[in-house]
Amino acid sequence: MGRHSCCHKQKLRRGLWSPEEDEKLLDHITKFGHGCWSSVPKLAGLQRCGKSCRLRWINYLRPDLKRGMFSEEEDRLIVELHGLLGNRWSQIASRLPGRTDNEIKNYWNSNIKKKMKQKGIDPDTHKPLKEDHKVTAATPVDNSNSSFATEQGLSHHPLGPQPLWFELMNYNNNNNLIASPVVNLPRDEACCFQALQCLEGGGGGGIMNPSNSSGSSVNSMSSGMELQSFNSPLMEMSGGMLPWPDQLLLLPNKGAEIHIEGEPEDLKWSEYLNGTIRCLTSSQHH
DNA sequence: AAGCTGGACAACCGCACGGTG
DNA sequence: GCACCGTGCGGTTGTCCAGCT
Repeated sequence: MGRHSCCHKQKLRRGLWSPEEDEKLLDHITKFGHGCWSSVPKLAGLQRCGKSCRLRWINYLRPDLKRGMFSEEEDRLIVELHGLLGNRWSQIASRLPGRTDNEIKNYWNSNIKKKMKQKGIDPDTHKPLKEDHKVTAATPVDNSNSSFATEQGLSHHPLGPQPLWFELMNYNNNNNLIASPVVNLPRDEACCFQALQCLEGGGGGGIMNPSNSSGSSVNSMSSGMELQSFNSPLMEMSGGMLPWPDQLLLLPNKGAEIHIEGEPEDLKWSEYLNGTIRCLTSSQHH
């Protein structure tokens, strides 16, 4: 395929946008909306292609954009979501209000990738890089600022390397879980609450109804973990009233630790969750 | 001061996909 | 079914700028 048709035409400006062009585009979209992007340049009096206008609006002019540095929380979320979704930047961006896919992609390539490599983690696979990057169990571990699955965590686990979510978890020196990956939850309320109770260390609680328009909700937990639940078709179908999501992301509050205890025979995770999530029992834990 | 380098960010390009006639 | 068009996505390239030599 050749160039996009809208870029074929001559006399179209390219490169960086001037403040005057920004003003024209902003003014036009504020007044009339963007409608059909291919007609925007003409209507707004711009010598640009529609595609360029769309990109400029989405990545720079949109009023709901959050500018500036990424917070630690956003940092952590990007890593967790990338572990789950890969390079699906638009999907990752949809979980971070005010951030664009382009922004996250750039941040990933210029910043997070580097950080992960320094930690000995392959940013593509989220797994340890090489043998010589391993840190032995005897090495003191500082997880105070960690958002990545670590070789320390794996070597600490008494059962050795574990599949699926075990591999992505963070543990400190005492084998206490400090972060988890996104966890797929069952489409059944009772099972969902059992899952939550397990993840909370046997305590009560649950997932709150969605608290914002993006379809995600956050529930601070007594354990020091924060639950972030994601859109589910069920929620969307019910207008956001159903209390359980498809996926659950456990994020540790700053400096918090969590113990997970419970008896697998009561919960039968493999039956509920097709092996996607496993219960860390007291015996495995110590 | 001039040139070089690397990081951060903006913008472009090619492609895939869905809608429409 | 096919061609065309518009849109969105992800990879890549371009641009700017600060820091260094």
